[in-house]
Amino acid sequence: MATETTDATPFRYNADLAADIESRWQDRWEAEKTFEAPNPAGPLADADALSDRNKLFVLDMFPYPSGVGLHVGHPLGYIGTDVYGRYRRMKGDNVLHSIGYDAFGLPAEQYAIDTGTHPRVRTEQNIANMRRQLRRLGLAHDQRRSVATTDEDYYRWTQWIFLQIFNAWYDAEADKARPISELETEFADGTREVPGGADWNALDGEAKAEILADYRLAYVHEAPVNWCPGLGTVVANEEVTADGRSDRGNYPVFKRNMRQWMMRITSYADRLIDDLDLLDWPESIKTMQRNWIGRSAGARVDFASPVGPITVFTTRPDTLFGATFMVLAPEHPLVDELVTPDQADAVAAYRREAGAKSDVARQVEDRDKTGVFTGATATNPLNGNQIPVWIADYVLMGYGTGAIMAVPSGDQRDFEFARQFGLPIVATQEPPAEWFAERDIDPSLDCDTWPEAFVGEGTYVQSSNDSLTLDGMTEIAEAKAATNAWLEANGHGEGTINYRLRDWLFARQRYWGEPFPIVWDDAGVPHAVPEDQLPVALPPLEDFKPVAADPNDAESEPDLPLGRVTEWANVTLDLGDGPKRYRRDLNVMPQWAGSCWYELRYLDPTNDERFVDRAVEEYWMGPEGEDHPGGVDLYVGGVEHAVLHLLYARFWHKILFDLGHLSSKEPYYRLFNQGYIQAAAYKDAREIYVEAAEVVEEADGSFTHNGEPVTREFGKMGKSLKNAVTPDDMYDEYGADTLRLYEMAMGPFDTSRPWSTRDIVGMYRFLQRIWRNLVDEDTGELTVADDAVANDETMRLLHVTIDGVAGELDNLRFNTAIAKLVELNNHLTKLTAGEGGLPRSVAEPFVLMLAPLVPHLAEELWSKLGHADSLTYEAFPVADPALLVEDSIEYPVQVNGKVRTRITVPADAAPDAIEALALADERVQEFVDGAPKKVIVVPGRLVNIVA
RNA sequence: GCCCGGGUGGCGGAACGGCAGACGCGGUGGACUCAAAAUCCACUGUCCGAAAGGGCGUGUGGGUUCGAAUCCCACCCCGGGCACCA
Repeated sequence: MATETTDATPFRYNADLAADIESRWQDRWEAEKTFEAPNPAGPLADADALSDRNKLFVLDMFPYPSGVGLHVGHPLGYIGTDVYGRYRRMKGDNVLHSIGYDAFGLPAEQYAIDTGTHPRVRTEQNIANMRRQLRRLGLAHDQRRSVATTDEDYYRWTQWIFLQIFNAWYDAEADKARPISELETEFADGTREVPGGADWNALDGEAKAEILADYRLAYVHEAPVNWCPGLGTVVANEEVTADGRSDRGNYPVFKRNMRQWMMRITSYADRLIDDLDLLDWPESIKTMQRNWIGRSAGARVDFASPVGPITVFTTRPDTLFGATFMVLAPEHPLVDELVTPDQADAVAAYRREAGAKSDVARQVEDRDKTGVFTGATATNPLNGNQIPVWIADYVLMGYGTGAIMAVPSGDQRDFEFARQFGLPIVATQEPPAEWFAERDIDPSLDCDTWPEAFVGEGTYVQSSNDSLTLDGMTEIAEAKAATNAWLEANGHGEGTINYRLRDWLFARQRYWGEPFPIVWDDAGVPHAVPEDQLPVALPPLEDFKPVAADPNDAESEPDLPLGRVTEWANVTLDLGDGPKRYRRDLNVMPQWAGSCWYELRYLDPTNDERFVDRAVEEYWMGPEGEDHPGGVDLYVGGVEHAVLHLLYARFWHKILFDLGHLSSKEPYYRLFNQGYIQAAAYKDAREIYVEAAEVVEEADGSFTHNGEPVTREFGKMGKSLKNAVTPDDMYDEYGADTLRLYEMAMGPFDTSRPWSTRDIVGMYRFLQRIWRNLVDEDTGELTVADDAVANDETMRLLHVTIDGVAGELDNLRFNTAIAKLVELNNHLTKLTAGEGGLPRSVAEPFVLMLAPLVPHLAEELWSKLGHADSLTYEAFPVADPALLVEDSIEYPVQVNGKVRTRITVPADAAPDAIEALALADERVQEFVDGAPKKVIVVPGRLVNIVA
């Protein structure tokens, strides 16, 4: 280990010297405010410093200050953004880079409960500890801009934004959010009809409030929600896993109706999908968001029934002639009216059964279709057929209208259901011959012979009535359009678009979150707390714990911790009509609230007039050109936030944009997902994890722990797998620069890879060799020769390296940038081995190229080279194009695609000359008998001779 | 089941359709040393060969091309997302 070696050389670059250099430079950067980025206006303004520099906003997904501290997997992204930010500073940009803390929410609260300390205290300790750990990495952050979501000065504005949303509605015609006051004006002056046809001015406050609630983008609604007794709170759809458990804590989650705060994110579904096209994001993340929103075009169709129309949504209106039955979700509100007396018992029993089944059970059971006939029939609007109406749990109340038309010939689920219950199956499309051939059956329109439904393009058959004929059509789009037109013309439905996305459940029944800036009056009408009374501070509360409910008790009731602070919960306010008593809303916001806008607060962290100054926002995030909606220039974080945070933040940003508070349509222009650092974990014979650090690799490649054989697997680094490696250990053994460099060198920035403490020594040696090439290890004196002239080969390699490294850093390819620097250094090592010092003309650009990656070491060398100032704003070296071209080029010569020899040719040789030289070569002659069939000369690349 | 990624030495990984394996780890040999560590130098895909050199090699099988890790088709395996979404 580095710290244990007894170095005879007192100035060798080792962990102790690195620690000394690193802490000195960290102190100096802090004292000199090196990384403070000037704003165009406000308290952080500095017009001179702004002049003629491009701005660059680099952002990391900010961390939860969790308290267990960092392991080496955490800072990977932060190091990457730091390297990029430092590089771009040297390229002349005004770089904004900072980091804040996402400190509200369940994890922080849960941790506080586990350790028995108040979340406020715990959170502050954790933030302090994380700041220390991150500072030790030498990240070039503007500390003035670091905010925590739990700061009152911060959540004051989170509450303000909430009120903006509460006091806004979505104008579908204008396709944007507008202030609710404008809607009231339109109702009052009659430009917009009041739903229900009432005279707005004649309505009382309560009635008005009720109508407005249907428009507000934040509203309280009785709806099926995900109740999680184990966490004592409801959670959002996005926070429920596929097997019906909570994302956090893995407790069972139950669907049940509750009155809850919702956000009307569905109003933005189209724009959230469409604007993805403007963003420079990984295609996979865009796809995940598109799928999550789940836009599908189709039609709404009304089926007449004895109790009125039953409306269904279908993506295949073109198959409507083949609808032979209908299926409603068991919870569908029309079921009670539809059911006939003789079927009442069966239907009631089925509904009971379906209701008792948790989501988990519904999914775990295999997919055998179940269902029961209601006894009622409905009318297929196209052919007038009476078709039976069933209920079945494969139809979900939460999607579409909770009812479907079943076309068993064209939908596999309907097909299975029809087979199960002997319902008719009628073909509306004739499958192509291959379809039958692949299934080894004779072509037939008799669906009884089909093994499954046919989904695809086929010729329409049996699809005509008096006024609509699809027969003979071959394209789905054409048939859909024709059907939709007919439905609309005949008043049976219309083309429509349906979304999988539901409104966002926005309240949590916990303590550690932003209180809602809402009070309730006696009539049950919510009122906004006036802006000048923000923040609504979270009251101190000793007993903040949620009441521990039985995690499996679906019927348990939420217990609101804020309700325990009675003197806080009940307030007297004057909202314009004299002082009155109100009851505060006792919910808190979900953790996502704070992370929906934090990047904006970095821009203007001390502003107490606005959440962000408009000019400041426009400078850092304004749109740039036609297809560039503005936003953060580079946003780096884990792929796990693909749909949650990234969707919610886009939604809030768009509302604020619509209301005129922002110039940018989108918060994050370019998104990059860094990979994860994984680590080997080891289990013993009892399947229990053992300390990975204590495992020994045996000569035969097997692994043992205390002599006992163990098995290896790879997983996320952390406590539970007992495989965490802390940055602190790496600082002690190698220093921060080595850790930074190793993390960047391990592999491409966007792929996950296993940590290997054994390999880190390679980068440590690299830094030692750099040091030795520039500094005398015995005296600590610089060995650089001021007037020495580098040979041609060295100058050429230097400039090729400059060119290469810049290109790699531009594209966040840190691993290959490092490889090029190692190559250069290996060459310099050979150079210095013979004669004396490295020429200054080589040493200086080399040190500058190293600076983004290993800033402490580079600063130290730069200073030894005689420069008084930090190199942070030194220009990154620029390659001399003249030195990038060689005088002569070595061409590999292939015969029939195999390299047989090499020839050296002047760089400016003509293809004919190269061909002649190649053919004249002795080795080539051995393989080529007589005249070659063909010769390919690729200038600058190679020669291939086809014999 | 559907939709995305990805399979290259002992390991992490490089390769605008143009010399496969850059760079690092590990390994082997050498120099220095009384010795060791550290450092420096050389070698290190695999098979045949004393060497020169040659054969084979990027998950599998086909194809396009003068030339394929790279492009196309089919399949296998691994990772991730979604999943009775009408």
